[in-house]
Amino acid sequence: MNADDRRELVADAVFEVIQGQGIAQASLRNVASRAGLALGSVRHYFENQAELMEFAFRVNSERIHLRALDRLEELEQSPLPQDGSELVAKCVVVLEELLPLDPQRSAEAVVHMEFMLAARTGGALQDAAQDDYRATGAVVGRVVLQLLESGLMAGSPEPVDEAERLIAVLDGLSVRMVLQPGWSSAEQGQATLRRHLQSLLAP
Amino acid sequence: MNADDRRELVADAVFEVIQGQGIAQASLRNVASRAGLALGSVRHYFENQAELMEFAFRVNSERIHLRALDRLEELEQSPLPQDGSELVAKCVVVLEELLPLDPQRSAEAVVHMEFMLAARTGGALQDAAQDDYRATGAVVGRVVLQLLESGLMAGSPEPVDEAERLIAVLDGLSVRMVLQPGWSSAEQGQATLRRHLQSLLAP
DNA sequence: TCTTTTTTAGCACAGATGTTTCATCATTCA
DNA sequence: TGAATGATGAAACATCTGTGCTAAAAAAGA
Repeated sequence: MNADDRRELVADAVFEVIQGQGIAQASLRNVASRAGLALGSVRHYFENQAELMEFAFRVNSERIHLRALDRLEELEQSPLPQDGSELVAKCVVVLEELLPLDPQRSAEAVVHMEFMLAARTGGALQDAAQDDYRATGAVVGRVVLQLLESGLMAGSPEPVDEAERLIAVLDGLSVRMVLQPGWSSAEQGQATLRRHLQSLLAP
Repeated sequence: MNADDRRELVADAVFEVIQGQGIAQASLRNVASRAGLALGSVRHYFENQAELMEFAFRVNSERIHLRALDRLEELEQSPLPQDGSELVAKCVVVLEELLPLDPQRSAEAVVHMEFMLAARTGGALQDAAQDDYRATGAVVGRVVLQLLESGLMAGSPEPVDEAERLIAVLDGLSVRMVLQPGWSSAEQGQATLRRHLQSLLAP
């Protein structure tokens, strides 16, 4: 087995520990135990804990954004529908990759939030957080651009401002769906996102 | 000095440690040191760390929501403006209490996020998180109700759905303003909130 | 086969944490 | 004044953490 694959395997163990017990419990010993490895083995692939955490952070971010980028290219390379509802539906497909709509994406969202919060005070994680922000901004920005180019967008809104608001909606929905799944179901989240996009289009 | 005041003083030390070093560093010793007390003193007011954390969580939540509720009652007891912009301005005054627009509210928002995330896996904090959700929902719900009663609200939206979307906007803005203050300034956050409320009203 | 490199495993140390226990000082009240 | 209660301080314990170090085991290459 490749060494890089081994590192991703350890990162997966990090995700499982974080999802189940929070990032505070993601110690080298707990991660190693979860991965079925010895402490020495994990330390053989990662110089120290900071390196492991930053690596896991970047792996998680990339998984989310690569999936969204795939959907985005499908959107950009297909003809823009002139019907509002169809356009919304196509944009929703992209943005839904950023929402915790199933167990897998929910786990990713939890890990993402824990890392983002940890990056606020944790030095090495801050660079990774910056990259994550840029990636999210790029995806959402390009979706807004598609809406704009369709000519269906309402009024004369500043695209940057609408992207900002859309990112806020996405982040807020993620937070609520992750922290209060009982109050904010997947269906509710989807519906709210769709309604928001619909409200951006002219009546 | 009263015993309850002493407990709030310790809670303030908890907030300072969380804001500066994250909740992971909010140990009894760090908190005691920050409060200028001995470890034994802190333990004299709180049976164990879990009790201290839950107490601090509730104090933080109440400070935020009590402030917002004060503004809310001012709104509800004043005549509803028939002008859209004035109505938006009055609602913004209430909801801005939930956004990290100055250092004090920013600190509260950081602490709030850290506790909410910790409550996901931490048993004793979950009840406090539930109460926090209810309180936020009540404030936002009553603001939406005011918008509805003004008769200026656009279309025939389900109030509950719009409240859900508004909460998402507020949560998302808080997250971004706290974690990336360089990219999301206080002015931007205010503007985004105002723009969102404006979009809820008929054209 | 022997040799080299990779991987796994284990021990030990220093530091931090929650908690228990006990002792000292201060304040209040009778 | 004396006693009782509140508050503070410190020592010790068991546990967990990251990390340094060493050595065995396994795999790969010559």
